[in-house]
Amino acid sequence: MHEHSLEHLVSLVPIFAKLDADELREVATRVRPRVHPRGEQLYGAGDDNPYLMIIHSGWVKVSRLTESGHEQVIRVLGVGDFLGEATFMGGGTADHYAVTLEESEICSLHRDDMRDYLSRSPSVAYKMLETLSKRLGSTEVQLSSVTGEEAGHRVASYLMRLAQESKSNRVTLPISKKDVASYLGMKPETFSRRLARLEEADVVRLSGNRGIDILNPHELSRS
Amino acid sequence: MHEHSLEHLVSLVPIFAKLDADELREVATRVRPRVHPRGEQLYGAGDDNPYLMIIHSGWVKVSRLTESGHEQVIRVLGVGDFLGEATFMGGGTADHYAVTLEESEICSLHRDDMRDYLSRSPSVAYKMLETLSKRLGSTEVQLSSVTGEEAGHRVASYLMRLAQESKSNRVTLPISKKDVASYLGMKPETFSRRLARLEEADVVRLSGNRGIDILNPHELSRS
DNA sequence: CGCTAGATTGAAACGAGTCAATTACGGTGG
DNA sequence: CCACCGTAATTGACTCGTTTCAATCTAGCG
Repeated sequence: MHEHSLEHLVSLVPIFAKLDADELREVATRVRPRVHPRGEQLYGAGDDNPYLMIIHSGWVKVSRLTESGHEQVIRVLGVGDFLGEATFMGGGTADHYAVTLEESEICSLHRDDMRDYLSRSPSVAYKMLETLSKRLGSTEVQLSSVTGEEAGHRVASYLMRLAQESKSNRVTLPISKKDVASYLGMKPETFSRRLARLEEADVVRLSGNRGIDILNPHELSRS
Repeated sequence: MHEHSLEHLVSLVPIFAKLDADELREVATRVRPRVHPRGEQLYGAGDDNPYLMIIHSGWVKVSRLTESGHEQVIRVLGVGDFLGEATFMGGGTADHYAVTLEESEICSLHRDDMRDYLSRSPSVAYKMLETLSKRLGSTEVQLSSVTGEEAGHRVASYLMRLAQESKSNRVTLPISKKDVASYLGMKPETFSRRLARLEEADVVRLSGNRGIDILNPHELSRS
């Protein structure tokens, strides 16, 4: 790994996007890139993970265990996203799990270094604020959706969001149906039944385990 | 309102706590303090609220309307908390409602000024990051609790949290039971029934509309 | 002191969860 | 490259908790 390519990688990370050349170079020297195999747990509840992790490729699933022991998927992070910020912002140990969904290249930055950049470079802090604010907003939407809408509606909204993001009527679930179900706050059986009902009504067609064709977007939006 | 008292007020706000005397003075000149009567809507969904609002006294309820039109209480903010950050971090208009629960003194700071402090004073950005990170964490806990635990358990957890915060077995609901129910992701009827069941089992005693005595904390924690 | 929104209680309906039994993938190793 | 294995997905029947609807009752603010 050469300095140059590392700097380039760092410059692609949203929270470091506004740094000047000198700053980029410095961040690059502190960063430890690593390739993690599919299914590796980056950290878990109770761990004292001292790193801010930045995803350069791949996907990471963030989940949490409820008191009664059920897994709740919180979000899926992709290229450019970071994780692990809670541990050094709030102190203490992690209260959630982070697992790679496929082979992923991830850069780790020690919390001491990160604190340093945060106090010296306002743009980094500002970008992080933007991201956390956005995450908070979407988690709040998620919360009110889970309590206020019934399962069928949550499934429909989710599919429409996927379609919008991919700008296509053919969508691919980013995670297993079991995990999507958890993310949407329902059991896998319920998710499966809702999809089956939509397919029965010719609103969607399931292709393979992850693919879904949206045949009738208008009807889907009325669910 | 004299400069001095305003500066003092500002120095009490967590996110400005680390500013030096000069900076405090400057923030104080930009801040507009105002007393809001009980029940006033500070802003609502669709509003372009250009201010970061900081609570000096009183309580503010933050809620959201689900697509199907039900109110979902997101959180209650008290002295030292701020609100309105989403509008200038993410841009666009608010997607939630903020209403005072009682007469409250609130300082407003224009988003342009706030951006200015954020880019010049890393400690302010850092404090905000800490707060947002904490909020995100508790919203995530809330989310997994709503999907993973049954209503009785959520009620018990909530009462124990209140007791812990007040360091006492006599707690007072910060909001109406209807709003607590919404916050806990259930209907008012369900909340009422769960409380009645706890009272029936001599675990708590209800006194008035807002007061609850916890008679048997141990049994409560086993719910 | 009266009005109105909030709170309580009952009965009934329904949606989602649970349990259980197959079936279908997908990743691994031969 | 294919067969195998384990996990994920599907489907059915049943249970149960929460919601819904409705009828009071109550407390607090004006």
